[in-house]
Amino acid sequence: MTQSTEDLLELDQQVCFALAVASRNVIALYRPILEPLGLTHPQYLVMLALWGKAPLRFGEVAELLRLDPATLSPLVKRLEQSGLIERHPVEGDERTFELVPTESGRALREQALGVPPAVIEQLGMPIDRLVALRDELTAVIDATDPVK
Amino acid sequence: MTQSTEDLLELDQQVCFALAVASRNVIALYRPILEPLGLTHPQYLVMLALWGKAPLRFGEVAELLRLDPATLSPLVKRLEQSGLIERHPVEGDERTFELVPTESGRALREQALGVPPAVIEQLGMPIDRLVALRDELTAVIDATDPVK
DNA sequence: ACATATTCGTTTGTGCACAAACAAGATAGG
DNA sequence: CCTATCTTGTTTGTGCACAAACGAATATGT
Repeated sequence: MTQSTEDLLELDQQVCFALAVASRNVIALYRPILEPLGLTHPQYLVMLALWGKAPLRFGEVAELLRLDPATLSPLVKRLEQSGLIERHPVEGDERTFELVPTESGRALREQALGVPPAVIEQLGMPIDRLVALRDELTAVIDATDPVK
Repeated sequence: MTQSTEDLLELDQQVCFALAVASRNVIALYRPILEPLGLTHPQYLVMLALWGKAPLRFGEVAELLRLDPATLSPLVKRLEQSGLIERHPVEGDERTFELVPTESGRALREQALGVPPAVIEQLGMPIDRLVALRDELTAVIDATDPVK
């Protein structure tokens, strides 16, 4: 099946625009659900990482979440200020530090358990659609990841 | 095939995170390509809209690109300041205005023709993958679009 | 040991996303 | 009319994304 150059250009526009809109829309879906927890979506991702495994170094969190250190730095500061995490020195390297949830940070996990089901319900998409989407997104990320 | 609740929750995380990362990565792909044109990606989308059909009212552009007026307002101001577009009054409604590319805005279109092929090439993904992705993204947008 | 280079996080500046409050023009009801 | 309501874009404030410059600590090479 032959495909004209115009088709490709058109498709390209649609894919990139659709990607941006879908991303914003889904994050907007999280917003009212995360609001009672006092978290933004990026902050929620950091807490998820630390609930899964702590301590993590600053740089490890940045790499896991594909966040620029310049973005993560003030974000961490806000989570500290909210009393959800704290930083501890790393033995033998004064440049970096480890992050761990505080007591109230760990307590917040209980509330956070309700987040994913709420999002899934709001999305209302069949599971196979989500699986297909994840696979395509993974391909895009592999094709574009600046990390190698 | 049975699917546990944990799987669903896990999948949710993966989809939303992958969506955010893929969106940022693809926009980052555009960045060096758009840089010679002096455009950011959202600005490029506005120019695309106006190259396709002008004049367009402020509100029409906002709706087309799914941009909040509060986001579009300063963005338009920057495009005016770059001399790429200008606003014209609308007969019979003093609240709004129309946007049209200036002469140099129209001239920029020639350079912009090279953008999509460059992006496609950098992406290096087979077309059927892109088609599948677009279809899945469309489903997500339909499921989440706040505009009904 | 010491100079050089690299790693690591922070700071500053610009632009985008979004909520909330706002202001001015248009519309509808009485 | 003329007042209340709705539309439309702007402004302000917060947070995120990213580039560039920076400073401090560590690693490397000789």
